[in-house]
Amino acid sequence: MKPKPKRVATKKILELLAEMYPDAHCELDFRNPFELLIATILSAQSTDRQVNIVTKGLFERYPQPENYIDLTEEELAKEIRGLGLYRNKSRNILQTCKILTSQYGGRVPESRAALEALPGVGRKTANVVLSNAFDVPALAVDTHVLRVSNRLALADSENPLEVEKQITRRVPRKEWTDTHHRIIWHGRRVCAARNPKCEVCDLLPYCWYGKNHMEPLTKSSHGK
DNA sequence: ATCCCGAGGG
DNA sequence: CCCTCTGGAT
Repeated sequence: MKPKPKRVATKKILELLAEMYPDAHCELDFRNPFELLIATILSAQSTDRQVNIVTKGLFERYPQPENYIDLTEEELAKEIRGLGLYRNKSRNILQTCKILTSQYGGRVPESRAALEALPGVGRKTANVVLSNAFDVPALAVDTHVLRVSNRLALADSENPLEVEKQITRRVPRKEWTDTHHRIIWHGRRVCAARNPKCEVCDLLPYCWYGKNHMEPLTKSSHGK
């Protein structure tokens, strides 16, 4: 027997998120689909802040896929050394740029299948590019969305694809992209992985995790 | 399941 | 010190 799904005030949570973060948007710096693709590949296990520092110089020197294909892995790695996983990312970006140049005329393809076939591009990165560069509704599930949606009980899974299905099932298609950004903003500003600021969170009355997280604190501070 | 992996924060 | 950051490939 599966446990009964928790009853969640989905609509209320989504309304509050929209009020709390009316200007939520992608915080990676980019000027075109190619730059967004590279920035998103670079963003794995790295802060957007650090990615923006690295891409500022990178895109100045190498604005197009054609500018990368003659670089060695070591040369590109040196450009992105300020980021974690830089060797994998260097190899993947070089391969991706070669494919973009040889198969797509230096353009970023707009189909999910073509994007996910690029080295270093999985479902999350494809969703980010589709939604932010091509206005295709998509809900990318990254570390923030995974954590926050589970805490709010908007989802109940540690599997990103499963979480994506659960959230998109609850949210109108036109709201997918904005919802993605609002959840990320909330994850960064309030619902942090380590020290979530439940005490100042407007979602606390509707948050499954927050209620169970705050209680031990209030008990111990009262309890002696 | 494991590897990759620097910078920033607590 | 340890944990986390818009993951993906093997």
